[in-house]
Amino acid sequence: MTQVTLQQLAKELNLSIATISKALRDSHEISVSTKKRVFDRARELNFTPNPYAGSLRKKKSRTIAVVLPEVADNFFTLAIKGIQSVAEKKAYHVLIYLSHESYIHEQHILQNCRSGRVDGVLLSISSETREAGHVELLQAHNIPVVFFDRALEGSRTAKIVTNDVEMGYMAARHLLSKKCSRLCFFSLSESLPICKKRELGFKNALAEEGFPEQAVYYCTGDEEKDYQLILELLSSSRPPDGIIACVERIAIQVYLACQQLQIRIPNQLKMVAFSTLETAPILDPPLTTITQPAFEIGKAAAELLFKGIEKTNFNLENNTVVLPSILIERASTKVVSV
Amino acid sequence: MTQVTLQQLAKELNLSIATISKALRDSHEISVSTKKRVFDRARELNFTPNPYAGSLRKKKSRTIAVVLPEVADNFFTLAIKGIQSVAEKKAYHVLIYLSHESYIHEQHILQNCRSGRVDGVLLSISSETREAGHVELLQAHNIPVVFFDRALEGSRTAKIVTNDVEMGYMAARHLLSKKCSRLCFFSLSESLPICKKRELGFKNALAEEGFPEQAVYYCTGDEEKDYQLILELLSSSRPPDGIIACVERIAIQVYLACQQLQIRIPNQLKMVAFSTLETAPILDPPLTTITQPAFEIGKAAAELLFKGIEKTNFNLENNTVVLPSILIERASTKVVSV
DNA sequence: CTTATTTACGAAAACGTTTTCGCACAAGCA
DNA sequence: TGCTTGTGCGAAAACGTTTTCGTAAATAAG
Repeated sequence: MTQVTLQQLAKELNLSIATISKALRDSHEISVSTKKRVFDRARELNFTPNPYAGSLRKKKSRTIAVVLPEVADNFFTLAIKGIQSVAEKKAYHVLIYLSHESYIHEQHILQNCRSGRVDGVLLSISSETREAGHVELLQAHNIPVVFFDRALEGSRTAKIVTNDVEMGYMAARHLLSKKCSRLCFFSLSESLPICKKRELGFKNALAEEGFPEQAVYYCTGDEEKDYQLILELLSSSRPPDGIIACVERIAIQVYLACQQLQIRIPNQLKMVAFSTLETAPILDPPLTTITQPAFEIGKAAAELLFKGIEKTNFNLENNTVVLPSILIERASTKVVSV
Repeated sequence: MTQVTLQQLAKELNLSIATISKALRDSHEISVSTKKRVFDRARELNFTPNPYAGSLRKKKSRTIAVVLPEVADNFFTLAIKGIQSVAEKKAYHVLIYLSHESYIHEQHILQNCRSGRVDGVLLSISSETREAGHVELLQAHNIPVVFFDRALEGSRTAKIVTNDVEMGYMAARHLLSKKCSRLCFFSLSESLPICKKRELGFKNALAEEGFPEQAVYYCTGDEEKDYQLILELLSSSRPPDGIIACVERIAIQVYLACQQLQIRIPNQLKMVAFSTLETAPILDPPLTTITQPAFEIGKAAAELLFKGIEKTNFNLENNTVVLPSILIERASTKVVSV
């Protein structure tokens, strides 16, 4: 059995292709009786219209692309879920692309998106991305782009982000309020806006309290090296007593390092992590987290993108939405009486 | 700026559309000099061929669909990563669809896949799925299907699975060797093959040792109800002293319930879970897991699917690959001296 | 009974490719 | 010179839709 087409239906029913097409779309031009004939036969033959033929003609693909640096990450999977929830309602299809934290990869992916394959793009940039050229080219092709979470600064389109500066500040103040005096911020990238912002909040809090030294460490992306870096720091002569992990992955590595070095949390070291880990409450010890509204960020981004796709006069620029994160205090930052 | 087409290139260069097309595909029919002219101009104009026009003509979409019940799950995200790793090499595009554990949803998704939108489908069935009608229809349309992890029994196509019966057996034996005497198996579904198999292994182990009672509980899918079910069981007069969690989600819920009920693991209750949780080693206590080769399963499934797509004479049937899981022993099943 | 209007349908162009075939011209061979 | 072979390109069909426009018959309006 091969694909059944309008042509075949037309031949079978002694009607023209145009009539079949219109009948299936329930056009008023076609009489009720013929519509019924067509519907019935189409159902019998399990007719499923070729989407690409339609896309070609209508210049609409009913497909969006989601471009993200990594999929094995709780934040991104929740965001995908949020995106899917609205794509399903709109009957859109979702292509997933991974940049693997590489700018080159990201460029190629966006380049491909310019072909008419997708009607819009949801983008969370790689940690290497510093320029907006590739997204501007996309926009020049009239393909709307919405950033989610990891947005590019100075790019003229919508962004759905969370209150990173504020939460970086809160994380630091939280640790300070728990009597930490040697804070350390573990970042992913020097350039990535979300990291920079969280770091900025961290620094602001320290500056307020007159702390001169601001220990910020940047991970390399290489899991093994990052782990070594953490081990070295924690076993140095003057280790931190409070750590902020900018992303989930780092939090897990710090926990593992503490396990290996037999450093007790929260006694010797307190920790708060930017993370949506669902296992945070059952870790040893339960981890204080800055939890982002991941699902909602994905959902809001998709909703905005569809507005941009459906209403041609809708201007995505200046549509920055900030969905607040929350600090959930758990045992990893508990004050322990000595 | 709008989409640039072969037509425009042809006009600019005073060549025919056919020549442009062939030149870009580096055909031997075209002279080296013209090819260069075409290449250069195409690059200048940032020509990106419309994929749907090509798909329509060639009846190939270079796109596959991945259909899975849930995305917020470590196993599935790792599997997606494995799938992507081979799709990227083959320059294929990946559409993601979620069935939300619903058979109806799954049916609609597969129905849509028959339209020519995709060249092949990777499927991990919903917990409600019991019949293969929808996948047979797909195959009848010459669209190859490969199951991964959650395969449908009696379906005539390739499956990439893990050794579920064996690991169910090992999980039970492991708990028995740790002096547990009241085992309990928490399953997701009575019909889902992977659950049935794990359960079978569990029962086999118990039968071997002459245990008459075989406590198996089925979760409803409703998180809240499941949690209540677990709470009731654990606070009953005769609670289990060893639990096997068939899926990751249940394991987390049991940990949370134990936290609430102040049940100490492994002292009062030991536990092993089928899971690829990367936080398993830092849970309280570290969780003994049956860890599936999630990435490899996704990768192998994709590789097999591409064989089915590319070689028309390749028969996917009877291509069942079993990638073994491993039991990683951690503190949640440690024997504690009283 | 003529003239407008409506109803129900078909012809054909269009979307942007790929591919088959044909053709003109040049080059090689006897 | 006549014949074959090869080279480089173009015309046109095809993929399966959607949509515009035209038109014949039926109905309504005058």
